[in-house]
Amino acid sequence: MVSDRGLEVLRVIVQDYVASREPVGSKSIVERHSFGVSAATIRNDMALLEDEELITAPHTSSGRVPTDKGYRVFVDQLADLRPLTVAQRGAIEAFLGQSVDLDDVLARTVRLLSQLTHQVALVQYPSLSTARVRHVELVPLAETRLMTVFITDSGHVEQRVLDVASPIDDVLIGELRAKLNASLGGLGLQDAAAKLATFVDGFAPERHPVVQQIVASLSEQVLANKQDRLIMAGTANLARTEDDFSGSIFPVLEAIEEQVTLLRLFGEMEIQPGGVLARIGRENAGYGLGETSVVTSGYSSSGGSVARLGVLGPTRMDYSNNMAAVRAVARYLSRLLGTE
Amino acid sequence: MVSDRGLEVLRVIVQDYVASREPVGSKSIVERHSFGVSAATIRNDMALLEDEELITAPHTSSGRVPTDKGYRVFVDQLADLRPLTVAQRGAIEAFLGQSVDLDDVLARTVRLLSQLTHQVALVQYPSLSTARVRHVELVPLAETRLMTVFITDSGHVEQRVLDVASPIDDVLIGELRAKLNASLGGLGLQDAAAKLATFVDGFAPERHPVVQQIVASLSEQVLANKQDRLIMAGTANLARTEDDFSGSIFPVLEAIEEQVTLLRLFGEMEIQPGGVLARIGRENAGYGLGETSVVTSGYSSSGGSVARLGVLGPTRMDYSNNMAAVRAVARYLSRLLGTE
DNA sequence: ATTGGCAGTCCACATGGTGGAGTGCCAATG
DNA sequence: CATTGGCACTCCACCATGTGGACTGCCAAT
Repeated sequence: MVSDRGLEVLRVIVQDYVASREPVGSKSIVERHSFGVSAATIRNDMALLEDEELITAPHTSSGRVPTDKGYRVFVDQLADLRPLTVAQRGAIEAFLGQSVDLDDVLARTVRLLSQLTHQVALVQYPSLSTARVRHVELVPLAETRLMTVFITDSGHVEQRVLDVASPIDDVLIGELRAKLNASLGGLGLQDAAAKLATFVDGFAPERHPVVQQIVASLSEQVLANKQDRLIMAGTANLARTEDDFSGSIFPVLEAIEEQVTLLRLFGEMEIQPGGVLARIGRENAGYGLGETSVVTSGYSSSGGSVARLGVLGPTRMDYSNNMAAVRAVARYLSRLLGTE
Repeated sequence: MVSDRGLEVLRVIVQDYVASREPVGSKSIVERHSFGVSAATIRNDMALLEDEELITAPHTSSGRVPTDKGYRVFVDQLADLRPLTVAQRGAIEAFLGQSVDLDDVLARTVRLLSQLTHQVALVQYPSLSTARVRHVELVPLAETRLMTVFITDSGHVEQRVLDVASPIDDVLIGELRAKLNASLGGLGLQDAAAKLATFVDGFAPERHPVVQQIVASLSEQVLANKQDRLIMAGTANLARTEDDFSGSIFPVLEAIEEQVTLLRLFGEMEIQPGGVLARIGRENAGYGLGETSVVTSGYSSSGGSVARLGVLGPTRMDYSNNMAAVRAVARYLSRLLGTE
């Protein structure tokens, strides 16, 4: 069984290895940390840690490196998430406080996160599954061309341009706009889509085709809306940490570009409000990301909807710092979006 | 002076080197191509090419590699831009034809381009400098909250949410909307901004503060609009071509993320309608991109405005293919956006 | 349980040797 | 005078070998 000191040893191995990128040996441990015991004792502890598969030795006679399991124990039991410094908090507020738009907030957030962690940062757009329709707007652009704008109470805006078969006049537009807002306002998205299906009934028969066309487009727009999007920043950090990826960073860059993969990965991570979660190394192997870790947290926006944000990097990353940063940013973002 | 055959030699050196990634020697040239002369003759030609600094030898006794200047001559005089295959053209049409939205068109374009060239693809949003106001829409969201939507004839849409100091009623909204559209419709952006400055005059004095606030925000929105944006795809290709960058791909990834750099670079490349342009290697040194080349072309959108699109990759790239692809995509995009 | 000592392992690095690809030069050739 | 075969030379890429050093594992002593 691994002793308390054994866990301490694991902690310093993780810390030193993350910092130095080199396998850490018993001697360097007693030199750099004051355990009050000899190197031989540390060696005994290390042998136990190796039995538990928490650390491993790349070669017969080299120092030890944490295994994925070792990182897991470190993250779950040993990492101390000390809050950010006052200066850092100040920077967050100053930086995010300026933003005016939802898009802007998220764009700033993701850049901030990548700077705080020196990793690739990811922010998911607020899920619209709990969002409600706030307003629908129809804007005539030309005789047979129309723009539909669709706004949710979470601040999300989606617009689309539509060519209709027959000319539409302002009266019809006005009528449509009024009816749409009256019947959809405040509804959840699925409900709104359902209601749209029978919407055409309230109009004069000769209007049916054009109304139907508009309604169908709007309905599609409402549902498509539920697809989540991801924004990211700091991909250059991948080049910096390149040596931590055995082969090439190609699969990582690929997964990043293929947002679907990351969204699915995000989706698998259960949301702990206020908490921060890490998926480590091979836990992501299914996505071709067996050498990367993902640290995420949930944040909530005014609609009550919850989305995720986080960072992605090599398994050998500074979990303490990154988890603290992710947690702080998520909290601040929730506060910012919640009061809106 | 370099003979015609000498130029042919340069051509095959560029082609073979790009294909094989290895310095090409006189012997392999006579083996792979039918020059009808001996290796010694090729060697003489190569000596001349080296005098002209079109090729260089990494080591005393190794094959030759094109210099930046060599690539330049290749691009200007030797590359044959054979049109894309019918299948490729078909793919372009099929892929881009589906899109419905300006954003969608550009997103598809950039992905397409990265797939055709296996490089990082870049598409600049259509410049709004020549765009005109098509419609302004005001959407009340709450008593003191309002969304302004701003649409140009190039299909660009910009929205912003605004908190106003005092409550606004539908009557005022209606009046504002009508007046805004009446006076701004069809105007260029600068003109619109200028007109907005004196817009408040037409309203009752007690309305001035709130109108002023809305107008100021709108004006800001109109001008901010002129900032160009860039979208990109295929960054994973950088990892694939990583070995072509001496040090790290870090500065490249960095420049890509720092869109400003690329926009400035784009801006320096003169636009030749229908033509395709290459900036090669050290010509981009000023941007920390001394080992990368950029191939661009201009495309025009309905507003008559012109923007750029292109690809970015290592100096050692397949210029023939990439220039042909960029040209074809640019032409198709112009056609697609022009008829809209 | 902890410790110092010690043999053993294995890597990282340097050294040295060899084959081969390629060049430059030159004299010979049509 | 361009072209050519031949030849000496250069230099890299590759392999083998050797050595120092950093660790470990084990054991007997405390």
